[in-house]
Amino acid sequence: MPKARLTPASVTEAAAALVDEVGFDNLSMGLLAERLGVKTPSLYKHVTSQAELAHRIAVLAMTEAGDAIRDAIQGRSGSDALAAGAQAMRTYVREHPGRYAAANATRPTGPDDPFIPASERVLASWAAMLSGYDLDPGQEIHAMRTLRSVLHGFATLEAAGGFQIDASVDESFTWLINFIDQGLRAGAASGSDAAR
Amino acid sequence: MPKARLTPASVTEAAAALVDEVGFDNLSMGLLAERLGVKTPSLYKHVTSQAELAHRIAVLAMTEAGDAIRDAIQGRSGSDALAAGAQAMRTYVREHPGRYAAANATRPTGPDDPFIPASERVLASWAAMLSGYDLDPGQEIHAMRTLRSVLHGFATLEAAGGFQIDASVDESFTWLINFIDQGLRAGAASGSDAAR
DNA sequence: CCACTGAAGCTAACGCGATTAGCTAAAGGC
DNA sequence: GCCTTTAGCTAATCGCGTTAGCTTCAGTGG
Repeated sequence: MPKARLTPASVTEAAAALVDEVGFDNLSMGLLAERLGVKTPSLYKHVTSQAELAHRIAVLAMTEAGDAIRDAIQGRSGSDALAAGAQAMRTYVREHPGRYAAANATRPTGPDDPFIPASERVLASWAAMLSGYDLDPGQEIHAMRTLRSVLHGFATLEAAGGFQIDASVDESFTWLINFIDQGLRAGAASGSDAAR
Repeated sequence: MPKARLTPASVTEAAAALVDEVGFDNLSMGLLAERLGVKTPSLYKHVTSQAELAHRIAVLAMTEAGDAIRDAIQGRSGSDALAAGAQAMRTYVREHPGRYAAANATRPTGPDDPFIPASERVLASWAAMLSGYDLDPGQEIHAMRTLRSVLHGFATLEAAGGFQIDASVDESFTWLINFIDQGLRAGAASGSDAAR
């Protein structure tokens, strides 16, 4: 008696919600099926495997995160853009830890994997944001990687409960943003000794 | 016909080596048993479960990383200590990606988990290193978290193949270290506007 | 030197979660 | 109002972690 009316998209969305609740490595086809009011094998009518499902979640996550960051940066520049973009990313990871974990666990499956453009949109936002600090062109890639490293590192450490005293984590994050901002402005254009 | 002469320690060591080769999520009891020339169930004479094995790998990793960082910092201070410590950590992760992944996947199992002191030793090294920059006491925790975030973020992104152009990753890392060093020295003592 | 105990391996078997095969019936097009 | 398509179901397979119970070697005390 078909009534659930599932689609690949709805299954993916439900899986993403589930994964945010129970954690990425606790995702199971049985649990997801239960949530959807369906028996486990029925899911295979919409998804070819659990691995593919995880990959779909990853693409969804990267797309959503990209949108959030882009929206946050909209209309801002320099320090404001950095602060807004970084906060947007951190917020996304806090609200969707499972999706973010899925995104980190995935590797592009091929040259036409939609995960690739989704990732590139995120990078493009960071690049746009960095353009607000007129850095020496040769340093842009390093600044980009440094930025990605701190944000990714902070978000994952926080998600993993790596910071003991919860109280001041917000404060640490704004400190971190400010630290990066100062560094980027100090190293701007001049190609100062930051390129030792 | 007992001849393999395994011990919990030797099994853990072999598992750590295996995990560095095949990746943390590809660890399986069967694969490990094969490497040790033993049948799968025999491993349970030395290890209670795969989860416990993973946890042992994590403790080993944290201990080894802690030693490497401590040794690198030995006898250095300020910028030199930062550069040496950071490089030691990055090198450890590059050489032992599976162990590092195990360490990240683990949570302390209780108050007397040896993982806790092992982690603390790492933090203590970072703290010692940071003491070389006389920061305002109130900022130390933020600086520590920022430092952990960049290093962890860079290492995991690199391990995950997150940086496209391999060529300049070394350069990016030294740039990153220098960036942090500059920021720490700029924000030292004064409690400058880095604490806005 | 020999019987004895205990640990280390082994084979057989279970359980759970992912996946596949094949059946059934509702839904939408003609 | 038929007919094809397809979502969902039940039954069964497979792989892998884990448990049970047997067997044999290693070392010890007599």
